[in-house]
Amino acid sequence: MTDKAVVTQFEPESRTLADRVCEKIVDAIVMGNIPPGHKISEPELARTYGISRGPLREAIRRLEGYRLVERKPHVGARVVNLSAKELIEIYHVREALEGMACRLAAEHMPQEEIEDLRELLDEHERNIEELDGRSYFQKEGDLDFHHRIVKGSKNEKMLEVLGGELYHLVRMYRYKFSVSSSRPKRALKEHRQIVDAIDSRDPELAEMLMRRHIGAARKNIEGKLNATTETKGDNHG
Amino acid sequence: MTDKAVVTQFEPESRTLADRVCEKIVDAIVMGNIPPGHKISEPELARTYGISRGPLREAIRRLEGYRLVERKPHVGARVVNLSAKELIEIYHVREALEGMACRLAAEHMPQEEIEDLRELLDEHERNIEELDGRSYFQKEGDLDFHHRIVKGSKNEKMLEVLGGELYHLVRMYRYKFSVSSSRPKRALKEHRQIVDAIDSRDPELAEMLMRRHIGAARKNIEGKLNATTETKGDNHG
DNA sequence: TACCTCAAGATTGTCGACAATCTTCAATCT
DNA sequence: AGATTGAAGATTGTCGACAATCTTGAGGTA
Repeated sequence: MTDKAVVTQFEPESRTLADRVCEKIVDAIVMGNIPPGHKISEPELARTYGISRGPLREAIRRLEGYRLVERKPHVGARVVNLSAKELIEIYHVREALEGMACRLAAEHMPQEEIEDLRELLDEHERNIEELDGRSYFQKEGDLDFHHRIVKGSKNEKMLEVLGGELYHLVRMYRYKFSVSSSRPKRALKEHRQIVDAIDSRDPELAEMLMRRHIGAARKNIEGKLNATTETKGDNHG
Repeated sequence: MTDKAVVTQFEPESRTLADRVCEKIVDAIVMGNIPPGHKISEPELARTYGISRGPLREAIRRLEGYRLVERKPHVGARVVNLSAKELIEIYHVREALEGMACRLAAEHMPQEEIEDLRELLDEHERNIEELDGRSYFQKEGDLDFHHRIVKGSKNEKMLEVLGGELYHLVRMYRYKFSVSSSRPKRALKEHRQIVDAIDSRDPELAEMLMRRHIGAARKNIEGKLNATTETKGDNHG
C-alpha cells in the first residue's frame, strides 16, 4: 500500500493537462484562494498555470458542471456566491439522498466494509478525546464517513450525483462558514447508531437515523446562520 | 410573445455555438440516432454540424456532465450503454429526491401552481380517455407533472440535480425501453392523491405518496425487465 | 501456425491567432 | 452638471495547425 492519502483517479500523469489544472482550480476555489464572486479571467489563469486557453476552457466547463462557477455567454465565468438559502437547500438534498443511500447500504453493504466503518468511528473517537472536542479532522472525517455510506449503497448513480455535483460545494461551504459539527460527541453517537442499524440490516431505521442526523445538522446551521447574519453579513449579488 | 413552445434558456441566438450543437447532439443521443456504445468521433461530428473542433469539444464535455457519454483520456468518448441495473439505480435516486421535493412542495408550493397542476391532470385524464390508455403523450405529460412538483419545492439545487444530471438519462431510457406507464389510469389516480396531499399541506403524506408512486413504477419496470431479459438480451460491455 | 515487433494511419490533446462581443471611459449634447 | 453616444481596449468565441498518443495492420521469428 502506498503513502498517498486520497487517490480519486488513476495514475497522476496519465490524466490530461486540463484535468490536473481543473483540480488545482477546484482546490483554489474551495479553500477561498479565489474568492466568491471573483471573475474567472481566461488569459490570467492561463498565464498563472502556464497553459494555453484551450485546456483551461475545458477545465472551466467542468467547474461549471461542479456548480462552482457560473458562466454567461460572451461575458465570462464567476465563482459562485454562496448564500445561506442554497446551503439549506443542499442539506435538504443530502437528507433525501443520503437517507436513501443509508437504506440501500443496510441492504447491500458487505460485512467487511461495516467493520471498517466501525474502526473509522473508533479512530474518530480517539481524535475527539485527544483534541477535547475541538477536532479539526472531524470535518474531513465526517465527510469520509458519509462517503463510505454512499459507497456502501452500491448505487453508482447516487455516488455520481453526491460526488460530482454536491461534494465540492459542501467542502466549499465548510471552508467558508467553518461548519464543523459543533457537537462532535453527539455526532459520533449518531454515527454509531447509524452503523448499528446498517449492521442490523434494518433499512427503514437506517434511513430514518441518517435523515435525522443530517436534519439536525441543518437545523444547527440554520441557528448559526441566524445568529451571525447581522454580524458578518451576507454577500448576495 | 413568441410562438416558441419550449424556451429553456434566454434568447435563441444569444447562446453560443457550442450550446446549440450540444443540444442537437443531446437529442440525437436521447432519440437513439446515435446508438449506445457508439464512438464519438470529433472530426466526424465537426464535419456533420459544420463547426470546428473547439466548440465541439466543449459540447462533448457538457455531454459528459449530463452522463450521456463517457470519456477516456487519449481514447475518446462513447455513448453510454444503458444497463438495467443503472435504470433501477436512477429510480432509487428519483424516489429519494422527488419524495423530498414533494414534501417541500407541500410546504412551499403556491396555491396558484397547485390549481395549474390540477388542470394539467384534468388534461391528462381527457388524453387517457380519448386514446383509451394507449396514451403516447402520457410519457411527456408524466415528466411534466414530476417537473412541476420539483419546481414547486422552491429548491433550486434539487431542480439542478434532477434537471441537469438525471433528466436526459430518464428521457433516454424512455425512448429505448418505451417505458411509459403501462397503467395510465392507476398513475393518474396516484398523481391526484399526491396533489391532494400537497393541497392539504401535509408534507409527510405527500412525500410518502410520491415515494410509493415512483417505487411502484420501479417495481413495474423490474418486472418488465426480468420478463424481457432473455428475449431481447442486454448489451453490457 | 501463432505470437511478438514495429511502423503507418488516425485520433486526441495542445497551441497560437483572428473575429465577434462586451466593458469602460472620455467627449459631446441637453 | 448629468446623461448619452461613440470609440478604444480587453475578453470571449472560433478556427486551423502541430505534437503526443492510441489503434491497426503487416511482417518477421519461434
